[in-house]
Amino acid sequence: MLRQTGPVANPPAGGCPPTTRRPSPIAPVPRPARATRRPTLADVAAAAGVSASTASLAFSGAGPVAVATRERVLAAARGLGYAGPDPTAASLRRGRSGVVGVVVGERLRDAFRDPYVATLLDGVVDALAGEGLAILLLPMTHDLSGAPAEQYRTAAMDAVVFATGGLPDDPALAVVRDRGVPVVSIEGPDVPGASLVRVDDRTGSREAAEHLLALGHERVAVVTMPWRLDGHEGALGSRRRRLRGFADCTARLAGVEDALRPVAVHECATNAVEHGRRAAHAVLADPAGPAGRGRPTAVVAQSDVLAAGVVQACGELGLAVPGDVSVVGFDGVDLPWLRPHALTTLVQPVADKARATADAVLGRLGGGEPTDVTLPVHLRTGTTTGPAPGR
Amino acid sequence: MLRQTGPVANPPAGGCPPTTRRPSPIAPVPRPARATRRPTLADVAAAAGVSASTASLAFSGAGPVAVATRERVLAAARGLGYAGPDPTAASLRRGRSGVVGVVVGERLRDAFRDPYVATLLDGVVDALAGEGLAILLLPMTHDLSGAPAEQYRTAAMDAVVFATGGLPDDPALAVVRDRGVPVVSIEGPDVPGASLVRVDDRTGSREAAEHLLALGHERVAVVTMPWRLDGHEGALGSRRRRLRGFADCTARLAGVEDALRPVAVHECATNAVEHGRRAAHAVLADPAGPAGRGRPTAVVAQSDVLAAGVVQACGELGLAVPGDVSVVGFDGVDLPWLRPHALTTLVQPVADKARATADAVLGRLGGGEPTDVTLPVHLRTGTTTGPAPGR
DNA sequence: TTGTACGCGTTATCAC
DNA sequence: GTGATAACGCGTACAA
Repeated sequence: MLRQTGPVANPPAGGCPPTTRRPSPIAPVPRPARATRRPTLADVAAAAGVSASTASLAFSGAGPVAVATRERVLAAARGLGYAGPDPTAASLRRGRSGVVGVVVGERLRDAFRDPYVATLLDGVVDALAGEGLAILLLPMTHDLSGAPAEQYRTAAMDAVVFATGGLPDDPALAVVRDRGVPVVSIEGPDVPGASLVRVDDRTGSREAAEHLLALGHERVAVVTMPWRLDGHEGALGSRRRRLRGFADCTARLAGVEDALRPVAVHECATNAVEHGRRAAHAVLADPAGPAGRGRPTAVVAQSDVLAAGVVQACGELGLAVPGDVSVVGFDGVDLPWLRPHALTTLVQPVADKARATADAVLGRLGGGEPTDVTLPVHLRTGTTTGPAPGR
Repeated sequence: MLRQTGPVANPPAGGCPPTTRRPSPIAPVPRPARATRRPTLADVAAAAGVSASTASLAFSGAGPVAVATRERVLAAARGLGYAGPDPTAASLRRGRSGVVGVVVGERLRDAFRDPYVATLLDGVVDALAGEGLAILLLPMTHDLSGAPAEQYRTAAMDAVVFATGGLPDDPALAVVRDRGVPVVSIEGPDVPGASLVRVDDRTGSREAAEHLLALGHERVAVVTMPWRLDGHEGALGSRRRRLRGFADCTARLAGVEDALRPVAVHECATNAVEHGRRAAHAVLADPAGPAGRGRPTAVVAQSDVLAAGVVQACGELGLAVPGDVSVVGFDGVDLPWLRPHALTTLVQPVADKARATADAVLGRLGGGEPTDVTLPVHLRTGTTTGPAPGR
């Protein structure tokens, strides 16, 4: 691969694929000859015949400058090809980078494909961008020795947001906290000193379970999001449940169990349609049911994405939804391709969640104490739940 | 919304929602009392009884340091709660921020939901992270006066990648180039001085069209991705085509027209399933066809996401795929929920594209000239294309 | 192997 | 409204 097939406009010499050994990209940049170095604010000031401080004010607008002076400075800048103050130097001086790190699930590929994540991230980015803050994307990682983890240590960040949950024992979290960087987490990790934004997962899930009970369902299976980040897939046993899981996953399961006793709890390795589908096959394929006490008549999935996979699997298994199996999701995202089905689901206020996250970040940046916000969810009844068979 | 409903572990005072007026988050951080300020490398050096330069070497490993000395330094650091060199100061000194800006389509929400984009981004992030480079997410924007656009001017970046295409006349592009920041673009903008990574859109699309011709199709409609970023939707007329469009969009259309003359060219406002669906309704609903010369028997969509929407619409219109209408996509992403259909599509080597992008970035960072790479695509025949009706 | 000296480019503070 | 000065915290020639 990487064949050059098309027209090559620029000198391809040394292009991709790269030569054997290249210097590290963050190696120091060679000191350029005096003649070619980029102009600095001091150069501009000199050219405009003002002091560096005045030139600085002309750009930042942080103090009074005569209009004529400012014009002169800007003109000088244009003349020298000066594109504005150096961000790094400004950051050093101000003590702020203007950057917020956002941690998202290990494989971006999977994380982004969840409309909930995409929408949430969109909202967070939007809100923070509106405040002049840029977003640094931090892939979640176990392995603190790898190069990617280096960023947790060495990237300039004013705050870090754990956007898709995190475990209290995440080593990356420790690194960030040791640096003294404020942490805001969405649905976890719930640790002292971190601001927390979440929805009422437990109550919502209980309502979903009660909805099914009211419809006469007695055999309910739960399909969960990943409990931890280790790729485990299959029945979620008590041994594993004793390990601390992701907060949302844990709370949603607890909510269901507040109302009923599931006949099966199946964990997915990833929050993806395909895994929901596989989970449903595991739980619904056998007419005798996973526990030998009959096939579940309802499935509570911990996300809409997983629920969609369950609905799809039902089609493949020849099970009618909701005639044979009722399906409930969580998130309330739009899944246009699920038509004509409309998922019964717990709608979270994603936009509010994003806004609350941005506010939490701004609060910490402003010197405020960590905050803790819980937003409500509500059950939206769609077409995927109905009376239990035979009722 | 934003009601505090759950338990509030931390002092909620002044939390979210925020009080009326907060200071800008990138305002200078108040000078802390001498006693509480975070320790610096100099402090650590003093505590360890070595010079600052030695302490620096102990952390960076950029020079020889006696093991015992290093231990002493690290111990002193631990004792002082020093978490490592300040990233901003290090960046200033090195002249490199270790950050690469990545520009993605205007609404992240939509962009991320395209599996092609998610996979591409995943690959780019992965490859760059492996080189110690972090990713700054830059939402594409028209409006250079808004706060989000400020980032193009003021964020510290060693390079910028336009990941989802860009227009040569994008003002944000101009800002970045004026700063002297190297640009790498994927499928455009194709401008002098920028490295370009793309696939052979035109040839691929021609092959798709030829595939349909070979199957006997005579009335072929094209459903395009957005031509420009202005939310336009509907027939892509010649007036609009005279405006410069996104490179991939333009090339894919040209490729089809190299082989045949479409009976309709319908532009979508966004590269989303829902818009593909709407486009298909517009083009296929009328049995007389959009041009009055009969309903198209095939649709070439410029992305798999759009193609999926077309397939869905066919179901809604009671048209069999491929019995009544054949559908071709572009990208070769997996769309598990499209089962039992398997899209006929042009498969792009997304992973190679990501790798090539990372290489292009590294090349520029290493002082290399801009490069230009074109990767091949290949037609993968699925179950959504078949002989034209009546053949 | 370690220390000295300097500069990276900017901005806050204060005096004028 | 403008200018001088002093950091911001660190990396790196170079000398010792």
